[in-house]
Amino acid sequence: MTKPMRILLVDDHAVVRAGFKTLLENQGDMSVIAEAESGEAACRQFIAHTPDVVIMDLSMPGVGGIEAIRRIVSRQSAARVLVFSMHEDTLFVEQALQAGARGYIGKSSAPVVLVEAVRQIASGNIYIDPDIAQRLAFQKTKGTDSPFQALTTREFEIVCLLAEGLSVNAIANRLALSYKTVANYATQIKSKMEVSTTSELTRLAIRHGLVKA
Amino acid sequence: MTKPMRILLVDDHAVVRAGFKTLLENQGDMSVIAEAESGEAACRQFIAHTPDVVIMDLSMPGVGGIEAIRRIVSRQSAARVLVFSMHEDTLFVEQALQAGARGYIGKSSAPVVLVEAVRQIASGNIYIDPDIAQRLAFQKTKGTDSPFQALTTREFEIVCLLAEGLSVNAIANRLALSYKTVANYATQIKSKMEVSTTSELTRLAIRHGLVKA
DNA sequence: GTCGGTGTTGGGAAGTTTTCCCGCACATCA
DNA sequence: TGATGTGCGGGAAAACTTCCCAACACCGAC
Repeated sequence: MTKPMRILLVDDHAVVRAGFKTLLENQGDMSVIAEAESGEAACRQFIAHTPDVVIMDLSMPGVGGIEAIRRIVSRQSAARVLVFSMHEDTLFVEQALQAGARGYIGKSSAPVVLVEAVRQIASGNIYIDPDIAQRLAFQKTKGTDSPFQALTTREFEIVCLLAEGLSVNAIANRLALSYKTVANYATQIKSKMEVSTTSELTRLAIRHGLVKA
Repeated sequence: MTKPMRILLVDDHAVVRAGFKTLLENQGDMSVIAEAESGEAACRQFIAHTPDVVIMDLSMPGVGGIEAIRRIVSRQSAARVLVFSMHEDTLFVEQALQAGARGYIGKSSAPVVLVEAVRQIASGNIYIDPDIAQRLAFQKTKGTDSPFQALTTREFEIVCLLAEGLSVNAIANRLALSYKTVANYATQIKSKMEVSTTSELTRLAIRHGLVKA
């Protein structure tokens, strides 16, 4: 028997970590050698142990998972990070991959997919949940960092005000535009951002720092 | 050896379910006899198996966890439901307990707490994560001022979905309510929260931890 | 037991917003 | 000198919001 894969498990969920650990170690050739429950701790543990694979949750307190990946990869560009995330939003997938993750699986992935992903990534490959990869490829026309970069100046201005909670009418008033114009912009923005409600747009804007919550 | 506890596991995360199942069955006296990944499925499985304990995630697609608890408890008031939730916000705890849950543990609970909680609830007790219970008690004494506390159960449920970015129509569909009902709730909620746009409502919900950005 | 309060569910009607499609102006750029 | 992108907004239909009302269930109070 070859020596087992050495895994660093990062998730702020203590119970989830315990479950994963049991699941992985039942495979026989995988060993969780360290755990962390924050991005900062993940970096420290990575440096201390240089694991074969890092399994990382994205949504964590403090510096999030994305930033943790970025730090780890910048220190050791060969690092193999597999993201296991609650959100299957392609925005997160893009961000994670751009930060240097080698794999991404989501909440609805089958358990066997986790194990498979770990194996693939351990052997140097990239593994993205097939469903997610498909959606990503489908709505991938051109790679921009922030989806808001695709907006024109006026659109950007309006999306900020919308996300601040202003009504279309209030915006029209403030910008001295016809409400029709603003309404049309709002529609166009949602279309570009691939969301259907103002609420989604607001959350997107908050995630990208256009406005604060 | 007495016969093992029969557990129904409800979570939309296939991987998390697998981890929990392994963890629980390693205890020796616990057996996961059924799983479900939606509120509707949870109800069906409950009726089919009448498990000793239900372990339920709150945030699920379809009719959410709260509604699932309500349905299960209304059918079988002795049902023993343990909530395992991502949100540790006391608002969710209150809502879950009000819906009929017998226990609540959160994301940062120690693994041993899950097992302990299952045991306590199986023997008819109520178990709330000590940390959470303490915060809950503390908040109770000094009367908190979260504006969302003024909402009824249904209103709370709907405001969460609205803030998640669902349209009124999608919510009506998910909760099997008339479009009109949800629209009326939405209006009433905005009035109670003293906001005029869905965007403001979303930000308020994010600030208070009902949903994440 | 009856009463009133509250929560849940939804219809009707009127008003507002959103969406889709279109046109015009104006600048830039090839 | 057109082609293109951006800003602006009208028209009409669809969708949504709002306000007002009503029915029903449930629960605690008298």
